[in-house]
Amino acid sequence: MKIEEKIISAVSGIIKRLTGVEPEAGKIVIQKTRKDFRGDLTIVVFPIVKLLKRSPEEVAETIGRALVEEVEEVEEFNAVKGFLNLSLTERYWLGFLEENLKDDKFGYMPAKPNSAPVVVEYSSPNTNKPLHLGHIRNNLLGYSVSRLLEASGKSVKKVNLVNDRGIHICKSMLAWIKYGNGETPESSGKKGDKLVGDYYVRFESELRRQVAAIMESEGAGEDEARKKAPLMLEAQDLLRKWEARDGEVTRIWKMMNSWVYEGFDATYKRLGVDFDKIYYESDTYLLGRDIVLEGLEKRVMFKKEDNSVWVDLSAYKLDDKLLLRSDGTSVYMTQDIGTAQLRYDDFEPEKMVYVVGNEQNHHFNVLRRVLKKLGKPYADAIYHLSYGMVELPDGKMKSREGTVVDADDLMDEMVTTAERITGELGKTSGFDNEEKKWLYHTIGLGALKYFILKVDPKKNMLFNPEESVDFNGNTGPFIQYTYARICSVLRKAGSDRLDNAPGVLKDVTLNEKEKQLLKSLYDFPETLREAASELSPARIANYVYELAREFNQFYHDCSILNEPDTRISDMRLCLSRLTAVTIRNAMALLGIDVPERM
RNA sequence: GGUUCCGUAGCUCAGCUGGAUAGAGCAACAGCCUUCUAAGCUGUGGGUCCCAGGUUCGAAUCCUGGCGGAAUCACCA
Repeated sequence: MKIEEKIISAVSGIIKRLTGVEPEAGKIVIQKTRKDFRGDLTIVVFPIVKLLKRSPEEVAETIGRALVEEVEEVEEFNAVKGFLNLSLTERYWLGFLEENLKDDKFGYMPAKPNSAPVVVEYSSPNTNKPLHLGHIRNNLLGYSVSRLLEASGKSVKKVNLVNDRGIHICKSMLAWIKYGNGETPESSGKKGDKLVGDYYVRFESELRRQVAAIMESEGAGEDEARKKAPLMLEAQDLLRKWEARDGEVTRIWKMMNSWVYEGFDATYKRLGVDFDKIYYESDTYLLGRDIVLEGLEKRVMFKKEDNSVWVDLSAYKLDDKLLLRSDGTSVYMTQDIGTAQLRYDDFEPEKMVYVVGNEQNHHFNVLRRVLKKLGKPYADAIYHLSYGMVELPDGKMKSREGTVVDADDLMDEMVTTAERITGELGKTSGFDNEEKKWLYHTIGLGALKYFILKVDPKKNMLFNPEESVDFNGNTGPFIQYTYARICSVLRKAGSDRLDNAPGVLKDVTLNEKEKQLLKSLYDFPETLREAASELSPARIANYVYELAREFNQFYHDCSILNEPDTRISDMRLCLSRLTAVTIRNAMALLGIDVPERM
């Protein structure tokens, strides 16, 4: 039993003894003692003052005295106003340190066997454009949330849903056919996703030219001109051919998609994310259509005169939603219905997490309602992890204005910055080229990941390029640096000494800094539990930053290896070691590596 | 207009299911390397927690109403 629970139940017993009534659950509030007061845990007595019919001071005094008597871990208490501060024994704290010292997975819960998995969908790119900063937030969140769930004992399936069909794909195909002269990634040396993206841009610019010409010559409006533009008509024609499985069109589609996937894979690999299964919209939209038609038969959906199929959501104060166009083709929602079904069939998950931007809140509301109306058992298992947009100092990213921050370019810049700063500090003597390369990558990506993940997912965030390459203060490299520092000390101590060090923990005392650090370490498992239940990597990021700060203060104030009293020195080694493990484990939850030297 | 989310120091962000005097980083200024990695540590200044009511012993946190910002309400995805 955790000490907090033990104390709560003891307090509950004390109150029952005094009043004859057991206090209701939740009445007894226990929390960490604020740093400026003496003590480790604090019981807020206000909620129970009424039960005892005495002043807060008297209640605190009475309960405090009884707790010292009854709970062996409680050593002493002090009461300030309505707050009962309890100090736990040194033995308790040192016991905690000793128990967890050998645990490489400190903080992680063991996997629960045979439990239904959680499916986490993230990334979900379109195959006509390279990945950008917005995708980076998505990928980092999805990956980290998966790690978080795994570390809390769940089995997790990471899935990616690739949007590989539709008119936008046809646009880049068409441009390539018309203007490409057979260009390939090999012939041009371009990354596959970039090459295809270039043709999408080319399509748009050619189209704009045609639209302008039509508006000029016919005096048409822009919308009308777009519909009439030959390129647009050709693209639609291509889409029809694709849906009819035209041989040549399918061949080009497959070829261009394979280029894109090669490019994406390179980006994913560098970003350090991966998937257990990849779904393709081209495989799921037909299933979605079948489900909708089935719903039509069951009269859950209805058909309009023009043959389009809709669902009535007025009961939920939502507008009617189109599910099949009048020509029988599918829309995004239809496809997502199919994907949800497929995913359920594949994994029978307890929960399906969708990491998708908050611009699609409405979409997921509707999806859940539609599935519910269809009587799908997994409707309530759907959870939309809705995250905010990434904005730049001068506003939003707009592809038209060329303000989109490309994922590959951004990673390049972070790594280059890491190399520059590392070079300035001159700490890589003895590193070979391979090690240097790994270090720059680790620091650069660490900075980027931490910068993005430390912000509460649901909030919009500002990506300031200048701040993102600052490696001081509340940053990934600061935490990595703290880890490297500890490793340096542990290396100097040597493994023999580390193995024997825990032997002293029975008879040493802790100073304030040591105890503060130990208490921070104690918080990790609980923080992880909360972060997992809230699906919030930010909780971990903020925790590990706090821990690193705590360690640096300790490191500054307390000499570890130069401490003359070897028992104290050994105890500090133990503290340092558990801190290193905790930093490493916490950072791993964010998908961030930690270097042993930097 | 309807719905949802956000509003905390000059800037970027924390603040856990309501709890003690609201915290970090950046930026500014002042200190600390002959001693375990100074990507560090310490100090100073900086706040009507958007506003107004309400609930409560207690509200940045919960409720209501404003104000400001964002997203969304497509036979786009």
